[in-house]
Order: sequence, then structure tokens, then C-alpha cells
Amino acid sequence: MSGTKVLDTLLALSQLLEADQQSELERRGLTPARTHLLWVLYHGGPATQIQLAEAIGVTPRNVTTLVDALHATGFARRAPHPTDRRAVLVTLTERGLSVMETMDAEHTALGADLVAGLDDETVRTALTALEHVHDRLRTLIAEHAARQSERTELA
Amino acid sequence: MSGTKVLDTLLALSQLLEADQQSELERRGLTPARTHLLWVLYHGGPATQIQLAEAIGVTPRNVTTLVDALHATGFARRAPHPTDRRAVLVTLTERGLSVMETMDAEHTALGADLVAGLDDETVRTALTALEHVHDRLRTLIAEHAARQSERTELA
DNA sequence: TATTGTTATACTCTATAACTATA
DNA sequence: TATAGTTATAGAGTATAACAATA
Repeated sequence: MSGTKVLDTLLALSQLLEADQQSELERRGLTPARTHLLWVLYHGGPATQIQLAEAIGVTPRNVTTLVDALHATGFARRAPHPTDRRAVLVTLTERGLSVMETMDAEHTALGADLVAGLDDETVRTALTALEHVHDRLRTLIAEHAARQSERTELA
Repeated sequence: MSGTKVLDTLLALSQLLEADQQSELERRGLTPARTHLLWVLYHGGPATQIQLAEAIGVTPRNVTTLVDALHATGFARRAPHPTDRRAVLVTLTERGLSVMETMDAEHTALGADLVAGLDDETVRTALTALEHVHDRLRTLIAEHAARQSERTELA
């Protein structure tokens, strides 16, 4: 009973978080997918498009489009790879770095804001519970995937 | 500090929930947007496309496309509105009803599964904390919106 | 022969604007 | 005149397949 309640609250929360983030991005002329790419560059440094594709979980073809768009809007740029002439290194521009720094600060502030008014003990308990739920979900997904590949092999 | 941790865990959890749900949908030949529409029909009964557009939060034009697709794949159908000849009533087919019943059951099972292994007291505390966070976020979003409209009026 | 990135093409979701049929 | 839904058009994100240049 309360498990369903927890799940429903989590889903409602996800939706609000996404909506909030998206409206912030739009103000800055960014989209979720492009921001994700910038975030990877911000935290991981310059990368080839193949590396970005793996980090984001999309095909290399999509990275071409995203980098094109980020270049056109001035957030990122392509630089030649120092040793591999096939590859390019995607890097943040000044503008891209600046906007990521701002978003990073906002992210930290939002985290603090969301738990304001809760005592430390409650936050700790909730965090432990969330991590437990996270682990359960990962396990369930892994089991699903295992069943899927069994089915595929049978077929 | 722990606020950021809570936020990051929530975001990681959201991502997993979305990925898990999406892979389930694909197995059934559904997409997230179409499933959302079916979900509204399942819980609210037959509706006009305008009502669906409001419930889902998209423009009426999009509902046309979604209903077209759901009709083509046999999950929903258009019926004439009994009193308004301009409007149509979108209803679930047998297939649509059946798949929604299955998903509803899976949703309940997932909720129970995610908190399995946590004692009741911990779940209650976590749920209270989540609801607090949910309220905080709603408040923050409302404040953002208010600031936005101020700016718009000045301009 | 394998890898990096691109061109070509297609599907989904979304939006605005103009239009038809009905209220 | 207002409302319900559609046609027309466009942008963003995603995918596969075929191909170029380079390793």
C-alpha cells in the first residue's frame, strides 16, 4: 500500500523536477539533450563524439546533430584531435563553461532548498531509503534484461 | 551537502524508472505519449480530444496524431459524441483496456517491490520526507513562475 | 579490416497557424 | 462568434544503413 504511495510520489516528483529544469533551460536557449552533452563535457572535459555518444547513451549520428546545434548557438566547438585525424575533440566555449557553472551552482542550491525544514535525522533516513529503492530498481531491471535475453536466444 | 545527495539520488531514480517503463512499453508496441493518453482514458473514461489535450498537457493537434496512432495499432477508437456532432469520444478498445489493466497491476507490484526489505517506520519517514520535498519544489516553481510573469510585464 | 564521423532517410513528439464543420 | 478537430508546416530527438577518410 505505502509502496505504491512512495512510487507515485517519486513519479510526481520526477515530473516536477523535469518541468522545472526544462523551463530553466529554455530561458538560456538550451534543450535537455544539448544540456546533457554540455554536462558531460563540463564534468569530463573535452571528448570525441564517440565518447560522447557512449556517455549520453545515443548513437554517434545523434551526437553530430547535437554538436552542430551547440556550435551554432556558441556553447561548444569542434577542435582537431591531436593524434587521430579521423576524430574531433568537442570542447566547451567560454559561454558553455559559464552556463554550466551557473547550472552547477543552481543545482547545489536546489538540493539544499528541497530539504530545508527537515531535520538531519529525517533526511538521513530518507536518503537511506531512497538508496535502497534505487538498488532494488537496478536489480529488477537487471532481472528484466536477463529474462529478455533468454527469450531472444530461444527465438 | 546531504540535500545535494538527495537530489542526485532522486534524479538517478527518475532516470531508471523512465528507462524501465519505456522498455516495458516497447515490448507492447506503445510509446510514452500514447501510453499516457491510454492511462487518462483508463482512469477517466471516454473523453473528447480537447479534454485529452488538457489532461495530458499538449495541444489538441497532437492528440489527433496520438489517437490516429492508437487507432492504427488497435488500442483506442473514435466514437461519435452523443450530443455534439463536432466532437468525438475517444474510448479504449478491448486490447487497450487489457493492456492498461496489466500495466496497473505491474505498477502496484513495482511499488511493493521497491520498498521490500525496508521496515514500515522507515518507509513512513521516507514518504513524509518525499512529500515535504514535493511541496518545497512546487513552491519554488510557483515562485519562479511569479518572477517570470513580473519580468514579462516589465518588458 | 576496423574506427570516426557524416550523408540519407524515417519515426515520434511537440508547436503554431489557418481552415472546416458544427454550436 | 466560439468551439472541436483537422490539414499544413516546422523543430527537436532518436534510430538504422550506407559511405568517406583515416588508423
